[in-house]
Amino acid sequence: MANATLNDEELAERAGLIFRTFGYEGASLNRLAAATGLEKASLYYRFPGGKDAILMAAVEGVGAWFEANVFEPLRKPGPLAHRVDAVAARLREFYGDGTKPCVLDTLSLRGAAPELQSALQGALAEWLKAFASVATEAGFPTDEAERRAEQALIAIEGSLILTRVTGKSDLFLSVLAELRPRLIGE
Amino acid sequence: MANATLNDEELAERAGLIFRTFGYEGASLNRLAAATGLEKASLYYRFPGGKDAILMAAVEGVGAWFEANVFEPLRKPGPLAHRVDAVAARLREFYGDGTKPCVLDTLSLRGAAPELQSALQGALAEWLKAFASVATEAGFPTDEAERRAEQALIAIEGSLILTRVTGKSDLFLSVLAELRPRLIGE
DNA sequence: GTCTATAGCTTGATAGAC
DNA sequence: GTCTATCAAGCTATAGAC
Repeated sequence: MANATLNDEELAERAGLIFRTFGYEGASLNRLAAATGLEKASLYYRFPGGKDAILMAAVEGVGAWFEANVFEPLRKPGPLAHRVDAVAARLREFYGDGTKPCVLDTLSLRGAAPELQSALQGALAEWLKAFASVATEAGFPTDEAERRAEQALIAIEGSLILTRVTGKSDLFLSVLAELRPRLIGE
Repeated sequence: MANATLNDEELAERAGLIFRTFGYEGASLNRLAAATGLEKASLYYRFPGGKDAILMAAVEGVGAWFEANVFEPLRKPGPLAHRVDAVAARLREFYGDGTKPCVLDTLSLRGAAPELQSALQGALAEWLKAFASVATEAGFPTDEAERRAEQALIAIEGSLILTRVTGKSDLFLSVLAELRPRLIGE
């Protein structure tokens, strides 16, 4: 990699990809060290709390990314359809066309700290709220808006799994393409 | 537990639940031993290939369960709607109302044998084909039938994730309740 | 056919040199 | 602030008693 030592943000981002890809138990310190270009002992210097601290930093990093690239853009003024399309494009990046798993999926398996579980729960709730707000703004009643938000998120998560198994991106990409009609009904 | 030594089928089934719950790297031999009531050395006697052999037996067991409880019932004669509803009921059991993860999800993370990946790929293809056949039988053209099969499976996998994170079963159960209209259009 | 005991390796984590 | 070297505990796997 040849990095002149990464800052905490970049560190957490690289670690996050390892956790997403291998899960909590599969994300060994050796893999984390290889992915960050630091030795294990250096990771402990940067994150004295060890593996769990790296994990929480990674999860917070993902949360910050979603706030900046999904939640905030969805709240901004401007044509609703444009906002949703722009967010779909950012999600496509985040998930690497469907090749990179979702934190909500990978890290919700048993084995990690219970502290993590509530963090994931909060992140999911926030995501659902952001999607539902968009549907509400599009004119749907509260119930229908929430239903649409749930269905949209279910489709994203489900298509990520099918894409991961088949190795073909088209299912995930077509779900993203249908995000706009799903949320705001065209 | 108090088992008078389990047969290979029961053994694979219990192991399968551990693999589904903890993932490949999280399914340690200690956990497998605890779940089966056998000591580690005994597991090696039953499955000389070790952990990977147990995994493959578990995956094959899941495959056999799906053949007997999903694919075959969907092919049987009788009212189409009844068949789909019956299968939805069996799926509800298999996934423990959404509390038990799907093999396609949990085991498709990196870390396991590449042999497994193609097994999962085949299982997914078979499942899609079974669902598409039902939609075709209901009168939908091939393209539409395949689309409906994909959307149904995406909804199942996605709702399992959301259910796992929130801890509430209702999303998964409502997806199952909508399986019939999704596949055969009411 | 199951057990106890243990080998050899990898894990998460620490000590101490630079 | 990063490194090498090392620890105890866990891992997969094997040997051998019964």
